Amino acid sequence: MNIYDIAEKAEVSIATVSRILNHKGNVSPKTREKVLKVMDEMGYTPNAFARALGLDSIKMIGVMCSDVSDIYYAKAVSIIENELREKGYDALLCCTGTNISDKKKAIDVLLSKRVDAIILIGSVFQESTDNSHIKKAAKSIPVIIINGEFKFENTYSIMCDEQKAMRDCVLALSEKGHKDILYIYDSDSFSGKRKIKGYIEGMEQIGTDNPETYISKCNKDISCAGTLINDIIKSEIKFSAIITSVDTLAIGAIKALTKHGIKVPEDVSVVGFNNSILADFSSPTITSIDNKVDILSTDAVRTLLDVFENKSVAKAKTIQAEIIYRESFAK
Amino acid sequence: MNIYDIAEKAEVSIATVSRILNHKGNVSPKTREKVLKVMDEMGYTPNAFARALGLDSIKMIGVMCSDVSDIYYAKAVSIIENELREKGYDALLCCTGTNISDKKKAIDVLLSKRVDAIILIGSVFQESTDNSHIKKAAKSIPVIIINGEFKFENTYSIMCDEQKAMRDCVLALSEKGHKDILYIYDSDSFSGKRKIKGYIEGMEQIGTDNPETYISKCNKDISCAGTLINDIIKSEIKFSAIITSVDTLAIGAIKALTKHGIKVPEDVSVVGFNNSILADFSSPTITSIDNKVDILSTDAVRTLLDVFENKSVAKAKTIQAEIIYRESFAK
DNA sequence: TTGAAAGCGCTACCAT
DNA sequence: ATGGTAGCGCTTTCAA
Repeated sequence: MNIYDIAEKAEVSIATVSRILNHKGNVSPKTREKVLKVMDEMGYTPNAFARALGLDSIKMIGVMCSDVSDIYYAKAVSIIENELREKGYDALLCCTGTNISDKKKAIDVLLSKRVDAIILIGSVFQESTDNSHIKKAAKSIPVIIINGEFKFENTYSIMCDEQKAMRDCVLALSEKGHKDILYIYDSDSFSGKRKIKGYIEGMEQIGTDNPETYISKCNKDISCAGTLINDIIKSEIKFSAIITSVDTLAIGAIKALTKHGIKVPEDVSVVGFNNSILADFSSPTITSIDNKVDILSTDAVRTLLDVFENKSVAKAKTIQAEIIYRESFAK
Repeated sequence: MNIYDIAEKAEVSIATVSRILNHKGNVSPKTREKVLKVMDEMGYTPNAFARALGLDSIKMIGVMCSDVSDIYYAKAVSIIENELREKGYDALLCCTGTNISDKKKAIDVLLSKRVDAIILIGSVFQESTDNSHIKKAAKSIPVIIINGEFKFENTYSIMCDEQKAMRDCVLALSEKGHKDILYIYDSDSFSGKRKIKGYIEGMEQIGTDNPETYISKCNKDISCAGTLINDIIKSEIKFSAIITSVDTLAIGAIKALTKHGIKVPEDVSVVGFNNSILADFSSPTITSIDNKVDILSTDAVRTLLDVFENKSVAKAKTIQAEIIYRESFAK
């Protein structure tokens, strides 16, 4: 069923039907009523892509993340989707994984679907070498990245200063007398590297000689943090605090420590990252660095809308993180 | 830039360009090369909705859930999105909340965007009274619901027998000597009601007189389960086991019990629901009823594709849950 | 206030 | 193997 069917039934032209559909003026109340009634009776729904073909906008934003089943990305997607919907936009979701060819493919799909913009969630979308696909996309539509930064025309970034956050965290631990602070991390992404950098800065600031020796890598798997901690304990490396790059690792670490009879926070303090719901679910609850996904996400959408309205918009924006204190490391 | 620009530059007709785009035969290797080169040089991306206008399919599926930030829905969305992408479909995500008018609005949006089908995740989309919007949608496209069931033409359902799962769980606890089994739940949705039904059946089967008195309602908030447990302990109601309708409640319950010096599982056994990652994160780890979102989600997509291909498809399908044993209730 | 018709980019059918 | 063209459903401009 289309606009022609409605026009015929209502005995008007398609132009009139279109006017009514788009709430334009110049239609008498009588005909409006008549047409609306027919639409209702026939259960008519306008065809968005026929419309989009002429208008070249379908009110749809491509939202990319590596994996929505990850609690952190899920939160970002949720906020972005809600914010967009409120403004009359839909979210076309692309979960790409971390493989670059899949990411490029996803960009092409979004481009062919003629989305009005693309929001990239997470620094995994900042490639260290080839960002040509981003540049290509930005030629036709604005591209916004959360926790990354592109130097292209028509790209925008909104990030959290995780480097400073990490440094501050080390200092906060140091103030409470901690010197031997382990860092366990899971990813070498753009964001991952900045966290490490902040950690090293902090450790150097408190006078540690070889901060690198305190760093270990893990995958996000909870058991991995456990085995890692086991190894460290066996190796008799001294430590009184642990920082992790995500809350899940903190949970794994705490579990392992507890099994060895090491008490958190009495014997060892633990600080996680992301301030996810997991921090509250753990026993003890986890002190965690909040990198403010909610603000980042909300702001990304807001920035986008400003770009649509041709308002002047900062190309890059940085906000501050905050340590949320819980049981695993008291203030 | 469009197919005409490409045709002009490559000095062929648009028909030829279209053929190449769609991998149809009858194009000489030479011209194909030539045209592909032009496309590449100009960074051409075909316009999906112009194409959709003729084909009446934009290879896009509406995926609805009440809230992707919920770990359970996030997992379902993740699986569905991946499965769809693999088959060349995109997912248009709608997080509607539980308000019926918002759900109806979302359906209208999806309909106007002419998605090829709609997948509803969760029994929150099964209204107890008015499902007219579902019926309307199913008139033009297939509608699939996970954990619900509609009786309309062109609707399909795939669900987990949570009622039986709950009954079996009560019986399993009973076999280990538990008689006083509390049930704490969070939602009166279609699925929520079936869980309660199963619980009551189980309790009656093991000879409990007034199973209803063992049931308490909570919101999903972790602290709610805590205060509830506190109240129950104060009231001196006797119990040796707790079943909860979601894992989060189980975590809340365990925390509260632990604070009162009640040990899990030595003093009280606890069983959660969903078998989410939270079950592993908790201390002790939580025995949980796995209602197989992964299978449900995968199957939903598979069903859809079968419908698209006009294969004969079961209108309703039920799969069995499974109790995954962990520390909070040993086998 | 209303209607007629062009044009949006593409596919598919019919010719050549 | 290639080209011409109608038609998909809608918006918008121009006329009436």
